[in-house]
Amino acid sequence: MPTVSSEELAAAAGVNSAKLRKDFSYLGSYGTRGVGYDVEYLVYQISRELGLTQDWPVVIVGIGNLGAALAGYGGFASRGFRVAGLIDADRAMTGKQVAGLTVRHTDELEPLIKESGVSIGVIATPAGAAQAVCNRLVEAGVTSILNFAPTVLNVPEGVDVRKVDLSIELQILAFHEQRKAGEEAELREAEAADAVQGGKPAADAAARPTAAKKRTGQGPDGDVPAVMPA
Amino acid sequence: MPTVSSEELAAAAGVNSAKLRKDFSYLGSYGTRGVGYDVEYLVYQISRELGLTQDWPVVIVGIGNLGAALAGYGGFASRGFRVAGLIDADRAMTGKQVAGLTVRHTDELEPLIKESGVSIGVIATPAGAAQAVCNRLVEAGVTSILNFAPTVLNVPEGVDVRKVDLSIELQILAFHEQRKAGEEAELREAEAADAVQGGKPAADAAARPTAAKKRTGQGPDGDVPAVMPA
DNA sequence: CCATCTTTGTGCACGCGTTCACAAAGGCAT
DNA sequence: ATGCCTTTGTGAACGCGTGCACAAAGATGG
Repeated sequence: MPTVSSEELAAAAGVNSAKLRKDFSYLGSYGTRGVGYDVEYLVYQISRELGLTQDWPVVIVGIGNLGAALAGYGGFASRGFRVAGLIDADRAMTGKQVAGLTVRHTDELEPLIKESGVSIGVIATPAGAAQAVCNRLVEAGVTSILNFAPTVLNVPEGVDVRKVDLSIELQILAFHEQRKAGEEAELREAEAADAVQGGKPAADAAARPTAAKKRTGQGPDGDVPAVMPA
Repeated sequence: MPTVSSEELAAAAGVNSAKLRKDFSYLGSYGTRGVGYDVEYLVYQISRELGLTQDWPVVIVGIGNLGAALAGYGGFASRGFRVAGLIDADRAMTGKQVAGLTVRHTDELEPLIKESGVSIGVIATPAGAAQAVCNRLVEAGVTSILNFAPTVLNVPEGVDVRKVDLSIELQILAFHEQRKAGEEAELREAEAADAVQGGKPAADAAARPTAAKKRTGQGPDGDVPAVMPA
């Protein structure tokens, strides 16, 4: 398949084709009218725009379970990331092999960063150590930090930080789970009510999943969550 | 501090106070005019709405580095998540202690889910095993899945899946990093150009970080990324 | 008990992103 | 070469979320 139309791509991605074309137009990927986009050229353009064609040396600090998992994560290499070094404060870890690399002691952090030209650092330390590590990374010239420690990091202007909280995703699932349970309960309620007053039960109840509930002052406790844009 | 105003909270969170009030109004948390919101009551209401007051038993499948890291993650307990069990397909892992729990074999997946009333499953297996695990989880009654494996999972209607790709966050950092580098280069370019034609250099150049570049047909390759809403 | 002050809750307007719809453009068959 | 068909690129309209601004409500002090 040498070319694709925006329509095909949009269908595959589950988005609107116009939006897709407009997005492509931002990066100037000229398609051919009447034909579509040249797949190979398109892939290359997007890869370049996203920085996938560049080599990004990365340093991972804190080689516990999470650090080790990250070091061995397959998805990095294919996206242009190269683990330039693993750093841990624990002397017992130093020298060990993890994912084919030797763990080095914190003392070697700065030289490692400078030698390898690292501009992205990953923090997988306990919360207590994160800020100190962060400071050292920034001081050594790192300008982007991916933080897995459950702390908010303070950084100077010009440094990007992204925080990954593994429990937030679970949180979101739980929220929807609760919502599901709540709606079912509400639906049963509504059915019961409809049955009493002889309304059309199932179809009607299913048709208004978020409608009900208008802030009845009573029952502030055990009731179902109010309607809220998720 | 028994109460807070929306203004204080908004400042702390770095958002607009009106938006914050409007958001609160969705869940019906009535504040008191002239005073603010009762902190304790507010915390309780938000916790309840988010499902933090409920107990969410969770099963983790695939106890490699990542699975182990998740099992030991401190942030779970405080948010109402309880690791009900650890499952691994490798007989060599079975019976081992990880984060205070005994790893159980895949055979025990279904009984575990049913006994503990698990409705949320976490997949931390290699990509190849993920879909099979997913199917078994769904079959056993799990309705929410957090997927760390680098695969897209197919699930029936009514089951929520969230995919966590650890490299995507790095990707985003790299993208901005590239952008930074590009802008600096562009800025230097602009300064040079201004110097030649005697314009006011620094202030002007800094004032239009995204303005330049208007799709000059030439130089499709080595040039700086086009302007694009991040 | 009334006046004043603070802070909430919300109608309204603005702005941005998405979607629609269509003219322009290129391919392809006749 | 000409006309038709397909698909792009984009101007315009729509919808939604955010921010502004103010009236209503409660507290507080005289």
